Amino acid sequence: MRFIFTETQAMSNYHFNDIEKKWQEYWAKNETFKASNTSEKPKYYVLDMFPYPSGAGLHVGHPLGYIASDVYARYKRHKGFNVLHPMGYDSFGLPAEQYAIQTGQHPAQTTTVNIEGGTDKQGNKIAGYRKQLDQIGFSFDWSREVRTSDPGYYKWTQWIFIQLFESWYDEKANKARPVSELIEHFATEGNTTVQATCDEDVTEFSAEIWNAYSETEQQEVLLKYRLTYLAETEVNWCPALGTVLANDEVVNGVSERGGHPVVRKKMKQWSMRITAYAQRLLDGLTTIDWPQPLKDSQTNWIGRSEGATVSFKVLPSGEDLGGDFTIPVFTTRPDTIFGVSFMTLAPEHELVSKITTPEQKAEVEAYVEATTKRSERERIADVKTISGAFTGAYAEHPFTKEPIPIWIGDYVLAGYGTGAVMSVPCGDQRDYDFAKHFDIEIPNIFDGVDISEEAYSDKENTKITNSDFLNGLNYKKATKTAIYELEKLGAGTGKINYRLRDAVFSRQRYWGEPFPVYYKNGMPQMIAAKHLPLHLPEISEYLPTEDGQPPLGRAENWAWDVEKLSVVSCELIDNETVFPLELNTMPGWAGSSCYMFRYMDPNNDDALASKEAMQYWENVDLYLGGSEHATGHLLYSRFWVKALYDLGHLQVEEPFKKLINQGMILGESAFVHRIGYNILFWANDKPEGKTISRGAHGTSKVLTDTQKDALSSLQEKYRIIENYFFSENLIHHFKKKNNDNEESKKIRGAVDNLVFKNLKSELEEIGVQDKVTFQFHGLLNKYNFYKTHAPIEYVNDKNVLDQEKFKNWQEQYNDSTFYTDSDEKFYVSREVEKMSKSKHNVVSPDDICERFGADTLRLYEMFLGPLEQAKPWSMAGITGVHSFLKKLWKLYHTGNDGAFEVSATGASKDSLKTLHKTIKKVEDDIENFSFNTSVSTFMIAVNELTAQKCRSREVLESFLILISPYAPHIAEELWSKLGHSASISEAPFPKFEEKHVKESTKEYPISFNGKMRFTLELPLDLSKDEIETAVMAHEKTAHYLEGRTPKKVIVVPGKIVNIVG
RNA sequence: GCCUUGGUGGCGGAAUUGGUAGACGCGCUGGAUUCAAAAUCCAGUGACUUCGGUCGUGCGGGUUCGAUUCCCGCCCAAGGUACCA
Repeated sequence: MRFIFTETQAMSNYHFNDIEKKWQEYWAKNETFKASNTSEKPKYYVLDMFPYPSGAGLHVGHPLGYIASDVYARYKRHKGFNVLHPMGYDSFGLPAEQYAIQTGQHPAQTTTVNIEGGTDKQGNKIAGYRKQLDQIGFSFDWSREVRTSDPGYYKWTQWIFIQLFESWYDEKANKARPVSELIEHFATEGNTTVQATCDEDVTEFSAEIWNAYSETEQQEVLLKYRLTYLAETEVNWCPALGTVLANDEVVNGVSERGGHPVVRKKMKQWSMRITAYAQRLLDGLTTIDWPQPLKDSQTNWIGRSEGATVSFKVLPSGEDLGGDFTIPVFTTRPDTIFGVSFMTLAPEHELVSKITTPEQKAEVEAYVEATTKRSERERIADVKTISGAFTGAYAEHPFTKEPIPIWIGDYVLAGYGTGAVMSVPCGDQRDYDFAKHFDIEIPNIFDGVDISEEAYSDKENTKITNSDFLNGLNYKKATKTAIYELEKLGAGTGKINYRLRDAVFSRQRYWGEPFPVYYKNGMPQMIAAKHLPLHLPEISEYLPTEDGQPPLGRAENWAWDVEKLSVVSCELIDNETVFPLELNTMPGWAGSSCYMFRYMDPNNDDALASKEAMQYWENVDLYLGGSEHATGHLLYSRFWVKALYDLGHLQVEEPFKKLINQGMILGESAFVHRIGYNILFWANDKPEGKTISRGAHGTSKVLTDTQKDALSSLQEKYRIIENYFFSENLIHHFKKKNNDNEESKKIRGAVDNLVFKNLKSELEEIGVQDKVTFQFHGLLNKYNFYKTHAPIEYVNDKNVLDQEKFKNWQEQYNDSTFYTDSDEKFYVSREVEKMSKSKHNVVSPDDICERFGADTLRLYEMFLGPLEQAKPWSMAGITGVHSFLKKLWKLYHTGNDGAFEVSATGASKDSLKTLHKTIKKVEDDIENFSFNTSVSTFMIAVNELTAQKCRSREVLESFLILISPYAPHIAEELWSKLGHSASISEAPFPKFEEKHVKESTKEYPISFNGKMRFTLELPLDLSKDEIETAVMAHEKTAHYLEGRTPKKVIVVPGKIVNIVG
């Protein structure tokens, strides 16, 4: 009996592992989701931002967007669209390179393992992205997979680079054009009639001059026009690491890794002339359906401002100064020109060294030196520290001819505008603060405004005074007049300025696309497109060379032979027929800027994608990804697409029609806590309070240098007491102001005794027990608190740490002592952070699929909350979603012993109402990307259908299609049990019919002064007056009125009744 | 600093146009079933309460018959800030 019982149980159970495996294999075998480039159906292109395949594998945060886009893609298939839903890998990147530096493994190898799975050299088993993605049941068309590090792919990245190199931006035609046309123009007319976006320093030349130039000279000039060009740009240079660092790799002026000094340094690098597209990038935003915040951040990034450039002549002063210099500045407030009382140059400004007077030289040089140590972000963010130096030089005011002192200050950045500002302290707060700090005059040019406390930056109510011909004018008129007068003087002109800077395109890294570039006489030459791809060369080590060249400097075969048309050994370089190749590689965004077109025709060897494929798929209809890409990938991609569109290679001008941001899933990190002690020593021959500082700088005569050093290291030793861990609760109580409690005593007992006991003998060992005094009491500020990440897999959901596992985790923790709470348990503290390997808070989707199934994971990730919002991951609640699926399964298994059963007889009215209510809600939700509420709707529907004992095939079949985008495996299984032989994936979406959900009555909430007191069911077709009469006649109304006469009765038919009075 | 987003029970969240705050799920409490456990099912669950009510959507104001929703001023957290992707 018992045996039979369990057997039938098993029959009726929801065996998600088997079902999911079965359907994943079915989809792969039948190529269910393979998209065709020709179809009668309307097309729909759904794209996810492709992942970087890291060694840590997929965590639960990654699939969030993929699940959402998959739900949408599957929904669109039900709606009759030919859906393109591809996936690939952004497989060039820094992590693989850093891993290569540490372990010597080739990044290509680790990348392949990360994607395809396997075992790395360290013996770590890696599941691989592909397998992880597959088990979630995505409807990707894997036949179109791309990898940016695949030579067959980066051939096209290199090809695009060449297209950009071979073009320039014609401001008259407002589009990019081939450089060949520019050369023609130069040869016949020179450059005076060309309006191009180009370097600032191009000089005018005639056709004769151009034709007389040498080849190298001509190339040099052309480089100033090309859409990608070589230029000196500032970088964070770390001499010790021999490499350039990202801003966020620099912390307080030193490298995050290793703490080495970092300086700002100029380097010759490839740049992309994105500034040529500033206006079009701005204009294009109005044509695309993106979230407003994302558009805002691109708008701000481009930073259009209208104003004027003004040139200030530098006055001769001292002996050596010629006075031939002018300083151009850009200002958005030319109306305040008479308020200028000084000028400020960026410390890096090229004129600084030329105009500084001998007396000021030392101060200025010291300041410039100090500035190179601060990162750009620090300089902008830090508005509190005001610093600068006077150059000793003066400029001449264009109108008053008064001398204006020239200062340098690090709040002015070299890369913004012209790297110089005309400072108007009465109108700009930063200028105001600077002037106050250095005691510079603050002339007031605003009528009736008090500027004794702060600058006045309001434009609307401005009335200019003390400004000669601008007196009495408002902002608009004064601006116009000022520009007119400046132009008359030849000292300035009206200008639109963009904050957007050209994008640096070189990286001193190994694991990126090689440039298809070699150098002849120092001038870059492109390798012809037919010889691409130019393969990334093999190198022995992935570090920069000893003399500071990028890693490719180590390649033995990295020269271009123009006769053999192939890469040859560097030893053959003769600069006649064999030339050195470019040593930099391309940045991360190179490979991701046009990948959406490659998916359309991924195996095409002759083009990025065929014309037909591009014509059919056009651009991405729905793009899903994180908002962190707002000003990187999403801006660069738009720029490249516009440029390639201009050049006739693409048929669309915007890559992504609609974009949805998915929020990050955050991890719940666990922390264990340690305590350290600040012990203060002072020598007995020194006055109290003068401690022997760390580093043994003390001037004590009774101590030897060795003893001072020993004391210092002793201090260091107790600064953090290793291996003693305290339960979170203990620390919490200890940190309280009045910490005279049991928990605190426990801590004090442990730490003080430990230190005190050893300290005596340690002082004796050094031989200073009589020569120093140490301060040692329990003042809170004498303690240091440290927290360290503990792996979350060692912590249960009650925040209790498995002490044994933690001890065995790393050798340094083997001898750990744990101070537990009163319940003998050791608690960690929790904090919500980004999910990352280094924070040991990564949750992998693998075990969730194993334990609950992919359908549960999919539903649960959608159920967690709104897609766009960031949310912490928590396993609490997943059981609810899982048991929902079990209930769903049961709904179709109501036969004897849980056998599958549906009936052909008609559906009840209630069941039809439930179904159609659900169709409406789910359809609305999917269209609005509100997936979390859909899941709730499914739960309600299953609860209702179960209560109604619904067996109707009509209802149950339609319901399966509704849920199939969310939980495709269970839907397919039940669909086939219903007798269908084809996949559910293209079954038409059920049609909503109003008649099934129409209500005849409404449960009216009756409010008194806005507070709901009771509800009253009334027919929906009652008029306002009828409703009022019915409500006033109700016995409860009298009760709540307590004898008062209502002043007013508000009736909103179908909504609410509110009685006031 | 600047730009952007968010703040609702013990927790994740819902409330689509200003109209019943807390749907749905978790957790918790009680019960049924079971030798027992798991699973499942049923009921309850914002706080306070003199059981009449009162309070309640980060804080302080305002508009309105009515505000989580609109307006003004703050506080806090997260993301971005140009070489992480």
